[in-house]
Amino acid sequence: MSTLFLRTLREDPSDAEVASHRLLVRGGYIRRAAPGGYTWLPLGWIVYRNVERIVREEMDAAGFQEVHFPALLPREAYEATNRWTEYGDNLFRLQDRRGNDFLLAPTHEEMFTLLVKDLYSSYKDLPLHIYQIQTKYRDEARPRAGLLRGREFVMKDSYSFDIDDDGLRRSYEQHRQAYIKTFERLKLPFVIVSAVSGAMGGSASEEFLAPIDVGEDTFVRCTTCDYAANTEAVQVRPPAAIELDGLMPARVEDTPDTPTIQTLVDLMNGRDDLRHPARDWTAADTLKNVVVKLKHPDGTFEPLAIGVPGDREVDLKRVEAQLGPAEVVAFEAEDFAKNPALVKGYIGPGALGENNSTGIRYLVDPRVVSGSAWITGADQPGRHVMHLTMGRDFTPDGLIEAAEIHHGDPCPKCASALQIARGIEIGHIFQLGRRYAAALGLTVLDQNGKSQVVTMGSYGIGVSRAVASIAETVVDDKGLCWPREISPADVHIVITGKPTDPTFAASEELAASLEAAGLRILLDDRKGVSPGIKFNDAELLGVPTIVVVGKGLANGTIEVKDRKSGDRVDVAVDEIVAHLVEVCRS
RNA sequence: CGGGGUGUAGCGCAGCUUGGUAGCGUGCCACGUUCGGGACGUGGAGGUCGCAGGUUCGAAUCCUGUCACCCCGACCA
Repeated sequence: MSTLFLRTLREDPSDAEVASHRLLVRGGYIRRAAPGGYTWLPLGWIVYRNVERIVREEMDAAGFQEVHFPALLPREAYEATNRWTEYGDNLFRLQDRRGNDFLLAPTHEEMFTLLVKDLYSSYKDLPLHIYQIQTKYRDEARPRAGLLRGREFVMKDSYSFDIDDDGLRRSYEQHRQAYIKTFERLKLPFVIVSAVSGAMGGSASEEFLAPIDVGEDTFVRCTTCDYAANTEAVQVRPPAAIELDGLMPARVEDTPDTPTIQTLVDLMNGRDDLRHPARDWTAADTLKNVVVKLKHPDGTFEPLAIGVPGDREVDLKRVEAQLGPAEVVAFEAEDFAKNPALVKGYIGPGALGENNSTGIRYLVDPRVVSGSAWITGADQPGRHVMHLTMGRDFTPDGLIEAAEIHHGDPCPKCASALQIARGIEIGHIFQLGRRYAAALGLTVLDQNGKSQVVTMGSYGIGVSRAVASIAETVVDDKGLCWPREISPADVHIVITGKPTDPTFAASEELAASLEAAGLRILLDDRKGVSPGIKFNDAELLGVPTIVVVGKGLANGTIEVKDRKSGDRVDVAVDEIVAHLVEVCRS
């Protein structure tokens, strides 16, 4: 370490909030170089390459073949799939000296598809699995949390090519298994959740989430069965439809000063003419209607109304996940001004839907089933309508999973309670289907000599993000604690005593012997650095085994300390090499 | 996109209200002492005060713009 390009920091960097970011910077693993861009320092680069190596080995072991594309790509290919537009502001665009458009690739579906089209034309060549480990660029609105969300990051992306749907399912399953092995080897805890496909398109997709609170994804897990899903992808269980015969007729009531659900419920429970015959009204008896605007990739706006039970908020991420690539933006005062039929605070189904006065598309939560009756806005200030019944008094234009998911909501599969947690997306696997192959004309001849569009899968692992995710899972109050296969070294040797003490010579000899035995050594041979600093740095850096050569040497012993447990043992000098080899192997 | 906060030496910060030779701690360099849990003494190096304009005899400080970072919010009927 006396010559290692490393400087640890005594204090936390002020711009780092999350543990991995703080400790990777403090430990001299990374330095911020640009908004959302980080430089890897020697120890960090060793860690990074260890993670990359594991990913590569697992991909190779699964029989996938590695290729490598440029990150700088011409606009053309992305035009064919419309992603030049759909990717929106997140795409880094640039021009060459002649004014031709280029982009820094956020992912490489198009290029892989074109490459296969270039070389293959027969079903006999399929299935094919190819991958690359590449730097990706996404112009994130808000890079954050160090390596967890950068604008430049490394992703392993694979693509599978099959002649038919069964083949795609097999390829998908192969990747899924390879990912399970990869994350197990990386010692990253993960949950596989159902997901939505977003800008990537395609049908089935699952995410690998590391369950960590600083993660940006929210997912649900069933407390009883194996159901798990990103909240964006949860499909609620709708109640059974109710017979329309004999239901109360709708009636409009004056409900002055009830701009919110709570004031409305309170007013109705407090008035004899409005009270529920058997119980109190609750927010869940109301239907609230939220108006938003969809911003389409071509820049046009479309108003959209969403109806959800009044005890739930609209979860914009869920809405966006289903309506992508359109973005959801706020419906503003000027939009209300343009639509006088929308009475803020008292919007009801009467004004909504394509057959009604505003013509605004109206989608409702699946809980709004035929025959369900609601208290909702009457489209006049200070008035609400009760017993407004779905399928009799109003008909929306469709359903949407828009309501936020609550802790304890019923599992769609088994109806037990769901629990909500946060996670970091470390992998995502998609059955893309034929979207890209069709757009780019990737076809092969089948057994009958007929041209068939190839079906594809795409599969990603965030390699640089995995480094940060692993760091997140191994921190304690002293610093990091790497899994051995990822650690920058197997053994961190701390020398105490004066530079002239025998501890120095003995340590160098020990380091040489251990290296000869195949172990990776980090030797803290800094002179004139006090022992306290060396101990603290060793704990900060997080090499799994710390060896202290010091006082004990006079009695023929060397201390071996396990970074994670803190357990220490004194080992005789003549047994130390064998002991450490044993420790590092197990 | 909106609101708030911050930007001064590698790192953590003060100075700004009330304009007048840029400071503290830590880290770094030299020498000496110390040497198992962030030692001590003496002497030193290191900063276009985020950037660009403006006001002024004079700007880290006042004004305008801009960039970056951190936090919160984004529809609440």
